Amino acid sequence: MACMRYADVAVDAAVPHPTTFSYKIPAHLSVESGHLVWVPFGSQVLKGLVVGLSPSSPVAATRDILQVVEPSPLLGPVQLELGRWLSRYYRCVLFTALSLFLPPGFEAQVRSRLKVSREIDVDSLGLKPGVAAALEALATRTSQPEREFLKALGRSDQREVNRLVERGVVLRTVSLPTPMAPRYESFLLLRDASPPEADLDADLGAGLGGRQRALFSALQSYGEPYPARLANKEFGAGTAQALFDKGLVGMEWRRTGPNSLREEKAGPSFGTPRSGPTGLTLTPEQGTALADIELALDNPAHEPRSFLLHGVTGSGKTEVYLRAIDRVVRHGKRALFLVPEISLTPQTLERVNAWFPGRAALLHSRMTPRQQFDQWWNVREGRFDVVVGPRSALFAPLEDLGLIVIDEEHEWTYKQIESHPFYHARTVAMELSRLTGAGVVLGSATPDVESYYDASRGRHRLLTLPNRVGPALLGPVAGAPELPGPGTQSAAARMAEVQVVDMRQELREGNREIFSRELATRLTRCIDEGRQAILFLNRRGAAPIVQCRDCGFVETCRRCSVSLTYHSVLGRLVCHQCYGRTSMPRQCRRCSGSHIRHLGLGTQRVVDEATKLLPGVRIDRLDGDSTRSGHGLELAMDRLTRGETQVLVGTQMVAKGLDVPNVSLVGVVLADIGLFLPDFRAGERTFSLLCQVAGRAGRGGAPGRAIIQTYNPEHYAVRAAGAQDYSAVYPVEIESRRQLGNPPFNRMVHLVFHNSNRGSAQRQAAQVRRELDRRAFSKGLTDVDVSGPAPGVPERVRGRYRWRLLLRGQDLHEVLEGMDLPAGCTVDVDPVHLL
DNA sequence: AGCACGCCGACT
DNA sequence: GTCGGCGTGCTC
Repeated sequence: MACMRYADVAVDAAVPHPTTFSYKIPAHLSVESGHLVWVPFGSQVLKGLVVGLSPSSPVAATRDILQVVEPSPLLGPVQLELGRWLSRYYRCVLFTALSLFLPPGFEAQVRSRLKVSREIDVDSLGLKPGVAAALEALATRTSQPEREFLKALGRSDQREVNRLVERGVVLRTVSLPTPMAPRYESFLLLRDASPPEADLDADLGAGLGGRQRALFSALQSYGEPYPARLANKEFGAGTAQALFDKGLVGMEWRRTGPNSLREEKAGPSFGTPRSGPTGLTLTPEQGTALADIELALDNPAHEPRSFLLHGVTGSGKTEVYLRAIDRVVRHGKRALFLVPEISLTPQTLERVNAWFPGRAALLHSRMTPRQQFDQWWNVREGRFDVVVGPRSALFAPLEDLGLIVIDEEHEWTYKQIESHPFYHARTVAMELSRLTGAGVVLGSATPDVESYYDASRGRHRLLTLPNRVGPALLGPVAGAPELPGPGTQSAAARMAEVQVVDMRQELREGNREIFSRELATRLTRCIDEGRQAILFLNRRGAAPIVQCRDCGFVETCRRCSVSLTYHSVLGRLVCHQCYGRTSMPRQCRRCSGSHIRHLGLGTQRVVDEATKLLPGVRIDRLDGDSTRSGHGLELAMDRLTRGETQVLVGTQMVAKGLDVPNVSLVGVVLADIGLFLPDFRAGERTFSLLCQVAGRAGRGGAPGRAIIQTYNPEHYAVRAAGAQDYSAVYPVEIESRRQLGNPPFNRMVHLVFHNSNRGSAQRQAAQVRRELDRRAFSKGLTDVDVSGPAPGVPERVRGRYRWRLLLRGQDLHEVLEGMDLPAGCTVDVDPVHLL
């Protein structure tokens, strides 16, 4: 390798997405692919990831790599390959894609400090007053971080600072920060040569003090390396050292940090964890599903390597996952278990942990950076067989990957929407499977229509669990971390009864309240019986939809079948898919009624109405506003679990995590809000959400009831949800996708142009659109359809205007290839949210 | 992202 | 005449 004198480096800068830069490896550094390095880039010093080595450089002049950030390569060949794929597929800067794989704690930027170079006469330099003042302040101290000085300048004028540096008035010193380093701790361990406890007296007689004896027996019974810190605390300082000096025990330095999932949740504990495999008999369906998966796991050439496990709530999907993971682990491989949201899936975590005690690692964004960092290294050192986490767990440094499980695969949290790359965990998992040969199991009670379509086309093997299993197979009672006692009626043995209430009828019969008479009656009775209720309000993406209250009709786009939203600036209705506009109707197109209202309702309003209906009852509220800060979700869940809350009013979150046995009634205040989101996936989403919400009721022994209020009881998604029947929704949904040319029959790419200037954002979008049309035409791609530019909803977010383009077609990557987009343009490939 | 280069409006 | 606005293009 001596001839590899140049490194191909992906640099942490906003360069065109596939670009790498060639740097010379100085003789004193040892650099490999996957190393994180500091490199000079223009006038700055940036982080870069080495993606390849080469004996020569493609460019004449190269600069030297300055330093290796971490002595071992942080990325392996699979990661580099997957990162390259991510950058290509999601069109993001290569470094950004690769940085997904970096452990937390490596975000630090170069630190630069300034100081005044010599005795200076500030007044004589002819500076602007603000600069002069900042400089005076700088002169009074030894040095100051550049950022701070920049702030003191007022306008954050970097050029001003550089000018001062060039003139020699101030000196800049740059230091490369040391990244977070692993922490070590010493442990005591029994050695093979350590005598059995019984022989202690004989061997050493009086040589051993009482405290040393006690520590030694503690060690014997502990069974694994014992932290010396703990030994010294419990048995007195020096006890550990004394045992070591006598040669009775070994001592070893080990990296410390949060370890297994169990320790993470409960803190280190010395008890024996609850037993692993449940040893239960599978139902025939579970058995068949598992056998199919194992067939693929045992034979690397088996195709397809991915499975869609479609099983109703309580059909025992988790048991199948766990056994498949077990199989993989027995073959010496490792598994990833993805969950949509850690804090909403405590029961799943508990079961993984029970099966693989001490061998399952939890990756959680709520852990401190230090804990995340340590956990990353634990995983990398191969200390775990199973890694459980949200979508980002895909990037854990797991070797010998044999299986990826994606639980609740239809959940939209699997799509990253906050920052580039806007990846979907399912898509990435499939690519990772292609690279490593790992199997993939996607599981859901209400599969994503696109996954189901893929399965129907043979891309995944479809496995079905049509029946619920008996209580015994469900494992620990959800919501209660303890063991289910004998005879405990387990979670959701029975499905809740679902009832759809027609709100048009209520209106006709003179009830103008937000609660139907049925819901009001049931709610009162539920509380009287000492049970709890949840009122669910689907409010996500609250778009200004208008609906006829007489017949429930919502105006939709003729081209796209997407609900139209009211744009107050234009005073017209706009389609958010094709951006077509129509005037706001004065009367309903279907029934000629004139009760056309905005479709919208806040949780507070529901709380108020519930308070009126149930005076003196303790009502709690749980929505985005009340949980944005901190642990609001957990607190609200706790209050409900303890019975402090009698009625919980909430949005999305109440549909997912809550698992309280005493909740016997769930009311969906207005299903229409979700149904008519201006998104072609609205029907599918509402169905799956309503099914989940219904599943919240009656998880204890008592039969549960769910009441869905709607102005559109005949809508296919509502009817299917009422019957809890996926097969009633999929055919309708897929046919509509086919007719409208939506995914999975076409791909989509969403371009959003952000700019503080409204005109610029719009102009950029229009320019790019012209360029796209031109390219599609010249490449002969006749099926590419570009719509827009159209303003975002809302048009301005945090002072930045947003204008958008939506691309649809088969080969959108080809149209976009090699195109440079203006800065501030985000590219969302396979978008999940279109507002 | 930074930063330079470069080409047009309002100031000493 | 310059200072400085931000459009365009480059950074190994």
